[in-house]
Amino acid sequence: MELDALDKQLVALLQEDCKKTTKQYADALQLSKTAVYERIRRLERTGVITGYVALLNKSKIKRDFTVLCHIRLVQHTKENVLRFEREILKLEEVSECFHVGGDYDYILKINVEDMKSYREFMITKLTAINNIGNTQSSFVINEVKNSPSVHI
Amino acid sequence: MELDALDKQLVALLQEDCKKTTKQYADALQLSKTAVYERIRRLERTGVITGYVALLNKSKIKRDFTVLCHIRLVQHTKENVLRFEREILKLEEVSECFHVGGDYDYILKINVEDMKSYREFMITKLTAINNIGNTQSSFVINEVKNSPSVHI
DNA sequence: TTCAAAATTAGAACAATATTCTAATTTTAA
DNA sequence: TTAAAATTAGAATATTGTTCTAATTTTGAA
Repeated sequence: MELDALDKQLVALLQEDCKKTTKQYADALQLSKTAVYERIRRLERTGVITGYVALLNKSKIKRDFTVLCHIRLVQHTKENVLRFEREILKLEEVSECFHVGGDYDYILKINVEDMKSYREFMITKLTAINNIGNTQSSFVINEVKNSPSVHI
Repeated sequence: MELDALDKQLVALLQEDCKKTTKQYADALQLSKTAVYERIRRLERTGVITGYVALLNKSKIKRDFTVLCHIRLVQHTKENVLRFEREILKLEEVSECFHVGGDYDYILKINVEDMKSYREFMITKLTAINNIGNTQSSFVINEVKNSPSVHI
């Protein structure tokens, strides 16, 4: 699917705030609300927009201790890789997990309440997973930018 | 603000999908729609919920080349740190940027179209920033998990 | 370039949902 | 134990989403 300039503007607006009324987007794009309504439906139907979610203030829910954890596996067989990823998906503390090239195999973003609960998480959940070689935890001092949206 | 069990359930639902009707959340929580409506308003007013956004399929908009870039600064004076962060905030390719402790000073998540555009980004934008010592790019082979939501 | 088919759009009509209101119930704290 | 405050349910209303029809624009083949 090809996105024209209006689609891109619309998607940018929806990435900022998806709870405005159709009329508000219509005014911003100088279109009728039907036009905007149909464009949004098409973006959803074609899979450009995958969903709509609420964003939380992590400090208000006691999850503002963030760690970027680098992991090296011992063995890199297909089986081991798939099993590791399956285990990671079960861990609710892990909000992001990327298989990467370079010095380490995986980089994870972990959100917990504090250092104490991070230690608990490491001991009882993360390093309990088989085949983990070693880990390196980078503790977040400051979130300069943390947005789920991407430029379009 | 204290969140009771119903608030937590509600927030969990809103992090999955914020576009259901009040009645749908009400049914899930076994409450009236007014009760749910007021709870959501309170979560917004007290800053637990910071906003509502659309999520995109990055491959559909040609931004599915993801790199986690590690950066070391030359000098760590307050001025240099603040200037660096100010420059990073201007770069639309950077969706996340964390100041971390450990081997490197910053870890960035960068979303572009392909390797070619990543090279272009590095040369013309990133390393154009003053005071960057060295960088290490970890190219994402697979997104195991990538969610803006946090467990509650 | 021309023209017919397909897609998109505007505006009106309608349906569904959000929002407000009142009263009842529950919770809180003295 | 009890009065004040907060929360809730259900009804009434306002707003917005959705559908419909016709007009306009875009697209692609001749």
